[in-house]
Amino acid sequence: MATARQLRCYYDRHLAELDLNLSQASLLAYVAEFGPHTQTALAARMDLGRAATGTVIDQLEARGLLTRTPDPDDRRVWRIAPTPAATDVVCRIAAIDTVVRDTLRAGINRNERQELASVLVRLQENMAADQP
Amino acid sequence: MATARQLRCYYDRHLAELDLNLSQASLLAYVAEFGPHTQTALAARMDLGRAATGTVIDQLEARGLLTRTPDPDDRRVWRIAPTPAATDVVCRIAAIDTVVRDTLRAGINRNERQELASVLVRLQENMAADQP
DNA sequence: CAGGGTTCGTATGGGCTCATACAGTATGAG
DNA sequence: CTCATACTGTATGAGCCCATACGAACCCTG
Repeated sequence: MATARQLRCYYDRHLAELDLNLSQASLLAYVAEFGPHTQTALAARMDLGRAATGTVIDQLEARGLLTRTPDPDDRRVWRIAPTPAATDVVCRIAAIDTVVRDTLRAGINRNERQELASVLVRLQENMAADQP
Repeated sequence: MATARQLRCYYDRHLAELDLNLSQASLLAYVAEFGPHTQTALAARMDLGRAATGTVIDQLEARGLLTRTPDPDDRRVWRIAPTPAATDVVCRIAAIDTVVRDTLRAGINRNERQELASVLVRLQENMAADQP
């Protein structure tokens, strides 16, 4: 958990030059890569509550990086899409992500990374299996 | 990071029967095991800011589990010590911790756990080495 | 003794997230 | 069609944490 906290701070620090935090950057990058989604879909994808997702979208929309467009088929729903202004930011996010990942990978080989992921998944499964 | 979040929630859920969260339980258990400390020392040990540590101690003190005693040698400092009432709670915390750890360890052998810890430490080192 | 610099605990304001409750909308059974 | 149910996004209140700033107390140097 300490490592996770450091990780979040580390990403946040590197993203600070874009005035974004990790949640904002992740959501923006996801929308830019996979196209328009509803807020609920994004919330599920980002492991975030719907309310928190709405807040993140508010912030990105206020900065002109995202647009809310009414869904033609469902009037409850917004379709969240990136603006043209977002493409540059998304590129810079990707660049930062690449650098950060490379830094983190130092001294850790592919096999160890896979094993790490595997163990973490098993931990999650153990927790999920215990209390539904 | 998702695993860490789940872990915190998982511990919190198990500690809910004691009306404690993970920070409170950790701090209380630490003080109970290693005796009186200053708030700053506890903050460093718990990976928590001094202000947050003060809040946690406030809560535990209000429930009669901890006492603040003036330090005879340094009038700025409180000495944080467990009360007699805390011993029972500490035992129950330890019991919960044992159960949780056992649950989590299912399907993960000793070697894998050590490897996990090793990789996480290396990740932390990589982050620490990058930006002092 | 000063005097400045440091450290302690606390107060304050802010950020991020959640849980809950709500109004508007969609959907399916009758 | 009608109504109950489910779902969407939002508002609100709460919890937990941080960063900063502050007064009080300490320590070191001269």
